[in-house]
Amino acid sequence: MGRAPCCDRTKGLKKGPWTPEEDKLLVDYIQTNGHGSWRLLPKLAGLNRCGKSCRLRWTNYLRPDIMRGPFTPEEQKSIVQLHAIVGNKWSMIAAQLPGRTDNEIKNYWNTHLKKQLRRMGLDEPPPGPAAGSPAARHMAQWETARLEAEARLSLLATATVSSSGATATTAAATSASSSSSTVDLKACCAKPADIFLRLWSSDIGDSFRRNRKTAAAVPAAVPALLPPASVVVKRMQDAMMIKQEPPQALLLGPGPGDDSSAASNETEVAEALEEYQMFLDFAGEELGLFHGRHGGFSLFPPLDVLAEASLDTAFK
DNA sequence: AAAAATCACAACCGCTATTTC
DNA sequence: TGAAATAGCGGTTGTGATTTT
Repeated sequence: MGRAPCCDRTKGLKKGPWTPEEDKLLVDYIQTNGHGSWRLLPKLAGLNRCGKSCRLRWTNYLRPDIMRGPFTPEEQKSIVQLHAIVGNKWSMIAAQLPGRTDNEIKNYWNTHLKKQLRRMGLDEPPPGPAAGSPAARHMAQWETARLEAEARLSLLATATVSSSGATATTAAATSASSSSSTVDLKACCAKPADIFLRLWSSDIGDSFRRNRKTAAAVPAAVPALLPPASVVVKRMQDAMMIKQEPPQALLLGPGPGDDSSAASNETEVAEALEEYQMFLDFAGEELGLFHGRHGGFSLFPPLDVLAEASLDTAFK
């Protein structure tokens, strides 16, 4: 057998806008007793409302940590970026904007941002426009927003494992939601590498490789033949997961105990790491990414961390 | 000045996953 | 173990405010 019904629809419970008196009853009761069971709350608080209605009123409007007022440009940008990758997952977006509710963000999107983007021709990523066309620029803007949003989400995800020694993180960790404890570690750690691979495969990656071959500033020690992106990506993944789950093997380089080719592989690792850092610097300048309001963080692991992890794994 | 149109947002509806009995 | 309640979520609606005609 189940439980008794939450709301008895035959009792003529009140619907519609809440009065200030009702709000006060609800706030006073919750501040004194907590909400406990939403089913019982209306009766205990003296409200002629359904428990669900009380819960929604509290979570969407009366909660003390809700920040009312107009959305800041930063918040608007965040919403657009996050929506570009998660779609109408308002609760996920709200989790990145402290003090804002999913309902508020949803309303703001539907009444403001969607229209703004539509006016700009950005309501949907344009399909396959010609290079250099306005549509192509729009597409690039979308891709840039998407990458930055993915970076933020990845940062939050990796923040959940930082206490175990994985990737260092920043103030973004403070906004990680309580539900993050259920995040899959492998998925979290793989994400920055995925973004790296996409960057590497994008126009920015092409531009980087072109410039690398011609720029006078390129150190002579860097090989003309770049290491495959997969190598760098794999080393990133390994470096970030090393303390959670020691990698079984690297794609390149010897296994533990294989000393015969250690020196040459050490050189390869060093070259890959150097390439990695140069590319991140290049992409960061191109996109102006990864240095947002979270405070100058870098999504990707610092070179020394990466090097230590890769070399430790390969040669110890 | 009044009616119509539009905007903004709180609240409700209905669905789903989870929890409880 | 299954039925039903609960909580959370996204979509939609209702309504008051504002702007336009």
